[in-house]
Amino acid sequence: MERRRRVPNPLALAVLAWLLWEPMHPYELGRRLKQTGKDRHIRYTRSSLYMVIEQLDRAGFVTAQETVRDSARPERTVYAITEAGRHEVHDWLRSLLAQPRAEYPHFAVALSLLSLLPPDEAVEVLRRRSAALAGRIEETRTTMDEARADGVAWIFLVEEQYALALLEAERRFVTELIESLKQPDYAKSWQETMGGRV
Amino acid sequence: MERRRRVPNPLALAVLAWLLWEPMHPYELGRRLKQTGKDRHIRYTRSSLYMVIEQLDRAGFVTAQETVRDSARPERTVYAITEAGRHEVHDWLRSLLAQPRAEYPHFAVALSLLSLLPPDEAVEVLRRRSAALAGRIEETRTTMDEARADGVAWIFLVEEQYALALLEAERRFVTELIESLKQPDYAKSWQETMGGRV
DNA sequence: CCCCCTTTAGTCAGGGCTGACTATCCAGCA
DNA sequence: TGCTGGATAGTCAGCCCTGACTAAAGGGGG
Repeated sequence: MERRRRVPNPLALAVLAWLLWEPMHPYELGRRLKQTGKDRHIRYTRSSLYMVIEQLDRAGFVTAQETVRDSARPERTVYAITEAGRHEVHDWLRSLLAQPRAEYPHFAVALSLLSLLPPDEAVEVLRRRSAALAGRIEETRTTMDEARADGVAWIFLVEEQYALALLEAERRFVTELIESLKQPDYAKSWQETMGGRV
Repeated sequence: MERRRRVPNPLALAVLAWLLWEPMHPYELGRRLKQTGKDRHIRYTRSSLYMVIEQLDRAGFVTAQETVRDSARPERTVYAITEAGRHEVHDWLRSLLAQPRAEYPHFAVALSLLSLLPPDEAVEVLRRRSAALAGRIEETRTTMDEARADGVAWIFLVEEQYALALLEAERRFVTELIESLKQPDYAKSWQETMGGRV
């Protein structure tokens, strides 16, 4: 199927995408990532940025173009995307969009162990989650509204829209789950099977 | 807030949970993980299992109980959970359930770069995704039905139910997105802004 | 003119994770 | 008896990633 990428870190895709626009030095890349809020959906730290660029260089997807030293700042290497890099962006993007891949949300692991908690405790923590989710949903909505008010086109907000859809689905799921856990039969059967164990 | 765990890998939580039941050697743990299908929501390989158990040992959450050598097999170390380990399971589980944490689905990254693809190409790959999602949904439903037919209680299928909820939400999102991309205005504005660039 | 805080820019040690490898036992078959 | 394939069980080199650190420039207050 999908051969493994030479530089699998998603941050690399974002870097390549920016370099499609114009050559840049690492710090500038980092700044744009933050500024445009694209770092909200990518695990980004400055150190991993440098690492990833090094990897991209080794893989031949970018090349060091020149080393600028304006006045006295530490020297900054400007990187440009290569032809192989352009190809990689396109190919990677297509494959990410076309094939859903197994991701491993922490919540799923926790759910698979839900039976370890006494029913009332489970209900309590899930209520807290539900409230937190409501907060996230609010935040996301606000971010989107603000962006739209600034004239940002919908296509550049599509990842927020997706995040929102997932958050809302999770919220609905949690609400229903809480209801199921509150049924007296559940408390009863939990007592019977787990009562002494935990 | 949430202090970082001594052994942050979710596989560690699953290991501790099984050891709550009874002491076991690593290979046995791995077998049960696979058998019960719990490995579907955890990144599991044998090597990481050994690594994680080593880490749990260093952290004091498990202890090597005895080294069995039946007949001629390579010796197997049986591990038992400690009091600190019990506490860790409980605390970690509560915190995973109560606090949604930022996860970084690859699809979100790809979506944030969707504007790089010509509209018809975007539609094509998203249609493929939609079909793949339908397949996953089918699979998950079948797994759940089979388990229920075997008499498995709903509480032990709750993580599948969650996976299903997310898959369905994603599918709905993708369907709507395809519709938006098919609007003639989008093709037009894409031509205008990106036309020459890509 | 000195001090201190913030911003800019980058490095690196240390530990985590994975793919690839090793080694033994047993069953079946020729 | 000897060979082969599969299940059992574990190890390890090497890359990847992160948190913590370094360091210089600019700016503003005193």
